[in-house]
Amino acid sequence: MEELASAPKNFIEEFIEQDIAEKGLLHIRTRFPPEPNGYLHIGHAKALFIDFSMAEKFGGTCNLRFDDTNPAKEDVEYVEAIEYDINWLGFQWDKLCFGSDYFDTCFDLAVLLIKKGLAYVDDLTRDEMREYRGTLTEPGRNSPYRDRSVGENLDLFYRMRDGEFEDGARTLRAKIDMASPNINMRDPAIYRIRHFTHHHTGDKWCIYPMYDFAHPIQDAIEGITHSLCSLEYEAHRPLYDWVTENCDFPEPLPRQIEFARLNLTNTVMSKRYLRRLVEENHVSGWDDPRMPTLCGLRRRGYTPEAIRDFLLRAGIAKADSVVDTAMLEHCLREDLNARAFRMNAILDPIRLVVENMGESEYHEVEFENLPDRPELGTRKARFGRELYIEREDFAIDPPKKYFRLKPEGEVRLKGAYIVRCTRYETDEAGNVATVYCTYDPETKSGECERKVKGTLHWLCAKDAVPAGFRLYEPLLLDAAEDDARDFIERLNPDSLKIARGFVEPALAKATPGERFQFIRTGYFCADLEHTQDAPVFNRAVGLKDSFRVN
RNA sequence: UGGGGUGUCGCCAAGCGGCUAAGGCCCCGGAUUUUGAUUCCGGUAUCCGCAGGUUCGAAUCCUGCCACCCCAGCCA
Repeated sequence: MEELASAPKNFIEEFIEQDIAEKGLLHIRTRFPPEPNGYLHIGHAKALFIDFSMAEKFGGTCNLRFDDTNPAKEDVEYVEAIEYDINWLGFQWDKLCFGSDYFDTCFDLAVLLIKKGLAYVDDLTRDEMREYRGTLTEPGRNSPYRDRSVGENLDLFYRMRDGEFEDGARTLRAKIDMASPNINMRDPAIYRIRHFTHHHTGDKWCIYPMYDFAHPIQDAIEGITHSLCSLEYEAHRPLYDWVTENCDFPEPLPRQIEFARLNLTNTVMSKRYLRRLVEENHVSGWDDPRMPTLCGLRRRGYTPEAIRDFLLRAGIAKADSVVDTAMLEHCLREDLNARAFRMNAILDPIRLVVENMGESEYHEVEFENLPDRPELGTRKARFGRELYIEREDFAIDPPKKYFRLKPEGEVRLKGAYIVRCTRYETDEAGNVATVYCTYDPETKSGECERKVKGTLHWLCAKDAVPAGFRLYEPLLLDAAEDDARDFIERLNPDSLKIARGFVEPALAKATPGERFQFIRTGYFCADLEHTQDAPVFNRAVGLKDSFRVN
């Protein structure tokens, strides 16, 4: 990642450098451990960006490990999608692993802890266990089953494994300290009974290790040197260390380092909320272009490069933060500005008739595909009597500093001629239907010294292809500081607008996923549903626009 | 009220006792422009949660306080 070299050093890099110096680490190994229970979103992208780029930065490797210790919540459905998204972002994992690959070792280590007198089988019910745990300010009490003999614990644990007990009947708990000020250390459950078919191990097991027990073991087995995760696991670090130490893993033990997760303005980032949006049909699916999921951003038109650049700029730190979506948009514009072909599309058309041209008179004009890179060629188009221009580019009664077309006014039609508005017609409703103008043959593009203030994009009616456009606004409206409403109440009713207009002929043949800049209207991406018969374009992001009507 | 964290410009974020507190986003000027885009110049914290203290000197060290986040799943 040469992109990381230019960034200032973050605290994780400093820790890793320190560990390399102090522990003599030869190979840095990280892991990205998603639970396969949903689609990846840009918050996950931050996590995996950190995991992969830290490894790469130090010449190490990063494993992809599906954290599948809870069969009730997970599904293979998501495994492939997650792999796809990671590759799409441009990262390659070293080993592909499943937490469930280590169930045998987890079991053996649980037995080891029992033998060491560091784990016991508890018969307390869920409610009793909560009661015994104490509260934030009061210490917990020991379970009456805490002092069972090693033999009895072993016998019970084997029988748990063999399916003798119902779900919830017993748990295996680490014997640590019920009076610990850190609640996570008050004899946490490390194994629970769950008669459930696992998507990876089938019916081999009916007991499954808890995250707090399984994760450090998985890390240690894979030789992970740095286990990077988000802030909420900070209080679990003592338990993480307790497990690796008491399970007798050799040095160097993996080190857990926590960072703040990503939040973006005007959207939600938790799987729970995103799932609601999908299930309650507020969006069309996980890949709705308004979603912060990677599949959604992809469909919207985001490039992996823009997302990585954004993550780099947003930085890595421990302070809770909400990054302005404007930063994400900026990164996309910057990327697409450098490579998206400039094309013509009219989102909301009105007719423009060039009165001093004949019905079948056409002039050939030329457009650059990408002005800064002439080597990428040009396209030809026809300029004729009947054209389309953008409805908002004509005003009967223009505001101050309106550079567009107005009665008696002049503008250049980009790539063609300067035209002067002569008159206009409205329909019954009073809306402008047709604008009339005359063109000045002496002002052909590239052969004319005369300047006018405004330049409009246009399409030749004869050649224009009907197309649909999806224009997006933020999914959520801003919340007031004391806004206690459910986030659904803050959904932006105008987050999606459909427009029907025209595009130039070449765009009908665009392939879904292809991105363009539509001159003066923004960056667009041919949608999944785009076909030659029904071209559909999603606006990824608009152009910056300093024109404002006051 | 227990434990663990965090507080530097509207939003991110550098800064690790010593030049006038990086940079990016946003915003505002101005130049160039056949995209009101791009590009290009220029501007925007005498101040670092607050209050004391140490020091020749502190955002950086110490003390106290305040605010916010996380933890009481047999979720991850």
